Amino acid sequence: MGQRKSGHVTLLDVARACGYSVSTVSIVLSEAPLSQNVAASTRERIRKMAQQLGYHPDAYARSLRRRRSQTIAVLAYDLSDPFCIPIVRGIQAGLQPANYLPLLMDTQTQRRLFDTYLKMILERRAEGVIVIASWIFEETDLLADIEKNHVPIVIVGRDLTGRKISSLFVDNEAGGALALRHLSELGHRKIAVIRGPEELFDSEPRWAGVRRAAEEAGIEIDPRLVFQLPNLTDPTSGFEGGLEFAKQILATLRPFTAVLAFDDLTALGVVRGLTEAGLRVPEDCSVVGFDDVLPAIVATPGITTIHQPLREMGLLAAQWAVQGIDAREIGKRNPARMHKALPELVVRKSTASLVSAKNRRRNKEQA
Amino acid sequence: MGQRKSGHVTLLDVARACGYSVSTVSIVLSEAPLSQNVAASTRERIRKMAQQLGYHPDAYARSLRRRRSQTIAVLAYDLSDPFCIPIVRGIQAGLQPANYLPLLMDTQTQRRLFDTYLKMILERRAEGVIVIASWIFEETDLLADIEKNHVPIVIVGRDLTGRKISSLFVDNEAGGALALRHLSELGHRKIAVIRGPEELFDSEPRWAGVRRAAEEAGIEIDPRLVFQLPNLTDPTSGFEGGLEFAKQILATLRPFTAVLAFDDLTALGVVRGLTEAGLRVPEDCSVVGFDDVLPAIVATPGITTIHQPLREMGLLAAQWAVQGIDAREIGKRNPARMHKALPELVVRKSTASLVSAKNRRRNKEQA
DNA sequence: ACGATTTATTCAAACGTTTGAATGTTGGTG
DNA sequence: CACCAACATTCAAACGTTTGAATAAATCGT
Repeated sequence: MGQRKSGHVTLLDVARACGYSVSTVSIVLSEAPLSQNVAASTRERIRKMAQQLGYHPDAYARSLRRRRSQTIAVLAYDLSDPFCIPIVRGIQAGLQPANYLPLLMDTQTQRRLFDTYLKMILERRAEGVIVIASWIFEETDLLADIEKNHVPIVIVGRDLTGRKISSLFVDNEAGGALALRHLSELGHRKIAVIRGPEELFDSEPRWAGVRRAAEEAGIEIDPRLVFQLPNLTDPTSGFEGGLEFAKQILATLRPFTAVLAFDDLTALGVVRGLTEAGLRVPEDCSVVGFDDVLPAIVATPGITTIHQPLREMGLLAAQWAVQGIDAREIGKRNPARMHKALPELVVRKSTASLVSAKNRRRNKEQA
Repeated sequence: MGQRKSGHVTLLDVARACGYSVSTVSIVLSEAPLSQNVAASTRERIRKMAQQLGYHPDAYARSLRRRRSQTIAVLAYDLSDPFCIPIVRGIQAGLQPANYLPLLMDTQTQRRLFDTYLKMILERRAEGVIVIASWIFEETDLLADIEKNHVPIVIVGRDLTGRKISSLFVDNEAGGALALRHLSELGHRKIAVIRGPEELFDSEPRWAGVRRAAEEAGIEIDPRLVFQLPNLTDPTSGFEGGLEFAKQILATLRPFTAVLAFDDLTALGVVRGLTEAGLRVPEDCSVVGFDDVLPAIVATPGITTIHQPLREMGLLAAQWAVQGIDAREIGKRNPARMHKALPELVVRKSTASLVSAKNRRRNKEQA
């Protein structure tokens, strides 16, 4: 007895053990509306027996019959990027109360894996898909297959409302402006800027924000102090890029008192490069990042940066996905939505006022 | 036509569309052994039609019938701990070729979530479970339910071979010894040690290794220089702990030239604390960490640390899990295995030779 | 020309649930 | 006492696959 061939206890096992039919047992254990009509004593007995036998409903059988998988796929471009984690956390928080299981998939920025997972999403009948964006999606409309099945899609980190996909992303323009304004308020005027890789959608608006704020502050950005990050392969390549930048710009002997880096990892690379050249942050040069990820927080000096409300974005994304499913369920149209999140300046120790910086001599010697 | 009620194309749709029976279509598309007997022209036709209709086999129906979910649950104690990521990556790499889908679950160090996920593992009929350990498992044998169903379990980060569970973990004793030996070889003798939280299994052996190496090197560890990290709640609490430590020990005015921290985040906290007190790392004080996580790599100075081969451990864990499933399939016993991974010293810039340290005066002034 | 083998395809049952409809009990009402 | 409702439980079909067994047709050896 006990152990059936499948190795799992089924409704039939429970039914036999307590002398009721499979139907009754199912009705009781799944708390179907009909269970109101089942005698309290019966319910009790069935529940106890199920517990005792260690019954757990088979999600596959259930999903097959109910035609609901209670699953939402979360497609992250790279889990090793600390950027992804708070978003994932937010998504989890949003899915939990609605009782959906997040099917967390890490494409590792590999196109091959992306395709594999896309297939799995279809096969596993995910009811919704949340995509944490990356350049992988640039060229392609890989998601078309999924849309065809009327599965709601939400993308975070990029604006795809143009393609009628609900999108959440930070206001990069505002963020870039915040960063520059902070530096200008500290008195910096010779500001070097590291622009993001071309394939990243954040790069352009961020740069636009920087330019706008510079203009507003009456600061002219010397094009010879503007660098461009190469297309990145993994999250740490931002660090390499920042390091490389520092070496190159110091070699030109061109004077500057602050660096506005594309993201936190880049900023950390810059700090490393400057430090190795004997400069101090922030005394000799201020550095500001973007994103507010863990490494920027625990580094010394802590990196002044532009915080993105990632967790909140993830939470909202999850809620949208659930609402999208609900809407479809009752046959309602669910138009693409958009949320542009407000970035916030977080001041730490990697930036300092130009006038109060104790030692500007060093920088001058270099220049 | 086309769109059936479930909203997904089924075998029946394909069968009707090309005039064969469901069986034939199934045999062809699932590449069953019988498909050899199917005329090449038929195969061709069916495949084309399936492609055209956008058919994707329903994983639920398939799993139900085959009694295989092709799924392995990965239970991580906290995805926001950079420690977890390389392990997860390794697991993914190990599962990919065997064609299992990792069901990635993040308990966020919450007991409640842990229970929820455990239930889901059972319901979703995961064929194996890989646990990335934490103190959550301390008290309990929550996994008993899973073992009861003869689902192979592998745990990484802790030795549970005593409970007949396959385990992979780093040789903490050796790692602790490596760290201390490094410092002693640099000439340090007054070494402060930050021990891990009591609830963490790594803490004790690591400390034992430190003591052994100290003895071998003829160094006496001043008990007044030994601190104990409180039980942590989230990954960043290590950082707070290190910071707190630095403040406290500097207040005692007791002299020391190096700090051996429990892990990298703690080390980063120490660096912050020392720096804020006006000390320089490594000139005034060396700091060594443990784990070799991203923040330690990109900080400046880079943290000298003990590297754990996390990716390799994850890979092996995945392979063990798959082998465990295979063994069960053919009715073979699968005894618990154990792998103690070798840690490696990674020298960066947070440690320096005592004699070459340019400026010991500062430290003396403090002491 | 006939049974035996090979080749090509289909039948039908099963996997473990859920659920609309049906059945069998009560007890109460006209 | 026949009829109806409310209550308690069960039947049986369905969800979309897979697969051992069955069927049908063609090929072959004798």
